[in-house]
Amino acid sequence: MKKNAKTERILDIALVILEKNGDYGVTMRQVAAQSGMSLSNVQYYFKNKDELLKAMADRYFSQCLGDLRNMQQLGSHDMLHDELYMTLMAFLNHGASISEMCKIFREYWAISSRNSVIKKYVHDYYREMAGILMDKLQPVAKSDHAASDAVSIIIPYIEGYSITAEAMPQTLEQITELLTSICCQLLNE
Amino acid sequence: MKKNAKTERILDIALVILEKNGDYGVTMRQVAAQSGMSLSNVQYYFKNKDELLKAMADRYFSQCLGDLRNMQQLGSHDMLHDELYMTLMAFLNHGASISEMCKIFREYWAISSRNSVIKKYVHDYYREMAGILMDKLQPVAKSDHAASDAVSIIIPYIEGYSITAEAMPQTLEQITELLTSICCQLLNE
DNA sequence: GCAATACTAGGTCGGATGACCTAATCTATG
DNA sequence: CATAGATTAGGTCATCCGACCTAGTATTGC
Repeated sequence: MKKNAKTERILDIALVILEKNGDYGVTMRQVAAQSGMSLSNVQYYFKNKDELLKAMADRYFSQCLGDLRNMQQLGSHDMLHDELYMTLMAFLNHGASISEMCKIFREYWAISSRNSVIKKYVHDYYREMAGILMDKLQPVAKSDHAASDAVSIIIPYIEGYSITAEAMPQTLEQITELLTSICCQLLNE
Repeated sequence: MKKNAKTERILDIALVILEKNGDYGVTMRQVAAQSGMSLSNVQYYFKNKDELLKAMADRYFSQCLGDLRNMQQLGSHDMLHDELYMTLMAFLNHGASISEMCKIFREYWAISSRNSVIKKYVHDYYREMAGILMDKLQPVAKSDHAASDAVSIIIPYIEGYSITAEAMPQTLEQITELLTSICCQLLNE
């Protein structure tokens, strides 16, 4: 459908603006201008700004979770350390080079303090992320509890590292190695 | 000085507004209204909004670092686990009960993506925080490298936990115990 | 072919904002 | 007491925003 395509385009552009200018920078007029549409046209697809913000969050979080699900499975036990190292490196690297994803999440964290709908989206996102990661780790964990421990360490750490990376005393490689060995140990308990 | 007192009052109120409404919610008029001053009066103390935002960040971060420095020293080696547990619990609890501090930092993380002055304030804050924590840990660490490892784990984890706490599969107590034992082990290497 | 629906363009309105300007009052100091 | 600088009040201006309204134009289903 044409409608769907335009809706997607609006969301794409709105997310770029969110990344650059924050949520107050996302105005119906800005979105219209940068998509080459008239204001009323954008308003046709999204009745008001709140709906636009919700649709943006919905789409963005779904997309991120999809990417996460498509990540490779962790395989055999003997290669665990190396596989985990690669995976964690990929996660941490997002934050080290302040990525587009990183900036958008910073905006949503801030918005979630003052918007309960967005707060729920964020909460559900991390809960879902925990579930997905749990599924990836269980095959290589000695117990469910071990996998749960690892998840509880990995997720907060990754998010926090995306904020503090540049100020840490160690390199990305050192930290990845550190986190990897901690996780390996947790998984073997 | 009277000038100083008013400046402080403006900053106090501006920070409350920042916490509630985000950076775009901090308007010169809002600050004026909520401090019972006229707009031009606020503008007398802060020439423009940018100066106000910078002064707010400067003061807030200094205050947080001061609080951190005044934290109790970690003492003897044999009580390390329990002392660390108490300290980490205090840190993590901030995030578990989304505190005022927590909300303000979320705003600054977002602002730092689009404002290089604020970005530098945030970076310097975490660097300083790492230094302070390093000083606290060195007396109970087997080596400088061990202390550095612990710092590199603790700081990102605390910040990330303040975002993801509610969605984690484990309780605050379980996670504190987990992080404590990880740190104890790192410090003894 | 016709009617209902999807889409697009343009305009208006009240409200808020940052920056700026002027004038009045207070205060400290010589 | 007089004067310069600190402080306060009030007003104006251009700009932007979200919401709303109306009137056209395609498109689709009957």
